[in-house]
Amino acid sequence: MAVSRTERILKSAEQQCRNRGVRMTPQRKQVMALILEQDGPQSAYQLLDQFKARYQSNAQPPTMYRALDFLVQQGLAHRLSSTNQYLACDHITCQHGHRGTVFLLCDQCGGVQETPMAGAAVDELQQTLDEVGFVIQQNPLLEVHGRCVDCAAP
Amino acid sequence: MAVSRTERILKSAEQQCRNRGVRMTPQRKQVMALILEQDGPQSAYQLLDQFKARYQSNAQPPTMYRALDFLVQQGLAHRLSSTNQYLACDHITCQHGHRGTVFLLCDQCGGVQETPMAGAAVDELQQTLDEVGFVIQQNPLLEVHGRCVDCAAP
DNA sequence: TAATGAAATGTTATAACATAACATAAAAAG
DNA sequence: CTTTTTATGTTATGTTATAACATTTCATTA
Repeated sequence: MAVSRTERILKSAEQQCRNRGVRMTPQRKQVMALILEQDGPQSAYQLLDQFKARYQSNAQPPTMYRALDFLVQQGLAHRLSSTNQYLACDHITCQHGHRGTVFLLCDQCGGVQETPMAGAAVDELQQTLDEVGFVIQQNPLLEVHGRCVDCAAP
Repeated sequence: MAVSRTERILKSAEQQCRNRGVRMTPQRKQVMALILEQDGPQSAYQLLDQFKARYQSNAQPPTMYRALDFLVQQGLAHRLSSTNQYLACDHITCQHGHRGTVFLLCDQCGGVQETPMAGAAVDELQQTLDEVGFVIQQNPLLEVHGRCVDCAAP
């Protein structure tokens, strides 16, 4: 293919940022490129090591955390709080805005599968929130631990 | 009341452990008592400080983490991975086994509300898991951040 | 286009969270 | 009782994350 997946998604991400009036700086773009090319979720320090090797050898932790925070805020990346890891959003380029996300985290191989939260589940949750008057700031993200189909099999 | 809430729940927790053939040691019981008396979720180090003040002045981090891990494993406590905090399970004494739990975490006051995940949501999730062959190890726990009704109001 | 203010980045230091590894003690099983 | 397992004590260190302040870059507008 003429245009790589990374390049294509980066373009889309840049466009989204432009539309929202936020800045996709070169550094943020580099970090975005980095997480797009990962096989699975990575810790901030793993990403920092790669960032240093590839872009900026003297980079420090705040650099990585700032970029990751930005990307998470913009919905371009996710943070898995149960494992302290980051990964690119798998649905950046699809248009239907997911109102909730489920991550299936395999504790054996470390793999992750991202699926949209089913509609009724989100509706039920919203109803619960309404009942108690709780106002959410971000779409809910459910982290489910277990074994993926390959690792669960004998 | 003659018997405090803490004592009552502690008894119930001991019984549950006995039934499962696991040991509710004095130390674990002390930690359980501690988290039962907290107003909101606490970090392991906050609990350790209280534990040292109250039970054992020379206790070290592994002591607290081991006890907390045990309590979480037994379903007597929960770990909020998005905030690195622990709290007693709010439904220890009710019999209907919850298949999923939702925590509403107020980012302003730090308060937490624990509610059972609605049935349809759990069913939907299970269906997703079945479709991809994912096998879970523990009941799902959803951490939703936002503002509670008091903090959201003007 | 120079001055200004806001946003981002650089840099140092340290705080906060968590566990490895090994020694000792207590309890259960044989 | 003696062996094995489980729990606890203890030291050290690994891992994750952010505070605080300096500097630079960018956008705005005087």
